[in-house]
Amino acid sequence: MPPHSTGRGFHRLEGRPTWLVSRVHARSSSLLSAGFEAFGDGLRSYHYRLLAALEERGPASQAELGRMTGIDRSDVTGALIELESRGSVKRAVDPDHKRRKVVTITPEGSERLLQLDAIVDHVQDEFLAPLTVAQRRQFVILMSRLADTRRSDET
Amino acid sequence: MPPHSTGRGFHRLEGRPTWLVSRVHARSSSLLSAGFEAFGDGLRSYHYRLLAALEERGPASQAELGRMTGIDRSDVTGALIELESRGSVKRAVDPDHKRRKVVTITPEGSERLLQLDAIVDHVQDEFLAPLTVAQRRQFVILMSRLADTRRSDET
DNA sequence: CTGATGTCAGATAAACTGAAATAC
DNA sequence: CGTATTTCAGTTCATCTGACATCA
Repeated sequence: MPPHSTGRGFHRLEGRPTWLVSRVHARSSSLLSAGFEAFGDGLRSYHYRLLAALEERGPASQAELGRMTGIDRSDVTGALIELESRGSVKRAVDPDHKRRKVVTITPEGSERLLQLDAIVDHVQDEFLAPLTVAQRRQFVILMSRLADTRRSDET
Repeated sequence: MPPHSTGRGFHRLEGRPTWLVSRVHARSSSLLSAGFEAFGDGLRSYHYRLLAALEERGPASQAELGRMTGIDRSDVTGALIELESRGSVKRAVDPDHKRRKVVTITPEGSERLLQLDAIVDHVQDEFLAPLTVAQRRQFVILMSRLADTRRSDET
């Protein structure tokens, strides 16, 4: 079996990384959306990601937030408007660059984030339940490596 | 730090399994759909999964195919109609249970599957490139464990 | 002018929901 | 009748595209 290729030593579906990724993602995101649905008060993963980025990295423009969270800038707008209407963030025109808006998390937003953190923590425990502690560490290492890869070489 | 919980010893986004899963899935499925787009002749992952299940497990009803592949019955129908119109599968009423249709892969379908296999293999190599061979094995083990878990305990 | 930004309107793929028709 | 299968119509969520006005 050539070492550079995946070969066909296993079933096309069960053993296939792409299939596995999509199955695992399905489980993860169904757990996650069930959690948000039940306790998220109408908020979903976009809102969580944005609040998390704001809390950890401080105020940022909407375009920056999009880059940090992997959310398209057109979608960032809508999610932030929703968050602003709940008082979780403030948006203000940057006095230095009037074309850009600086988004800040409010105390209410930080509190809401803690609530969402609890949801995500709980979901995560459920999600990782099949793995041992050592395996969970391995999992994070492997997935980080797979996630970080740049896709810059496509002409 | 409580051993049963994930705690908050890392960033909310980067180190989080659910976030990692969604990032990795995004990369995997964008590679995959780029591959299908370029060489898949209009077919996509649904078609691949169905053909793969048929080739490996033999003829099956549409409902069975749905269960094997994780595709909803209502979506199975459409994808099979597409495959039938290309001559990749045949659908015939089961003489024993007339309400059900038995789906069979045709020689043309097997050939098409090989072509799609090549796409998936190539995408997979690209996807797994950041990992060593040992890590790839670990990856499949961990992901299989996470994918297999039943979600039966939700009342 | 170029280029980054925020916004809107719409498209897409994957998955799911609900209901009907069929037939066991 | 109840249940499983196939089918259709429509919906949701996350993502992405294209266009446009603003303004450094």
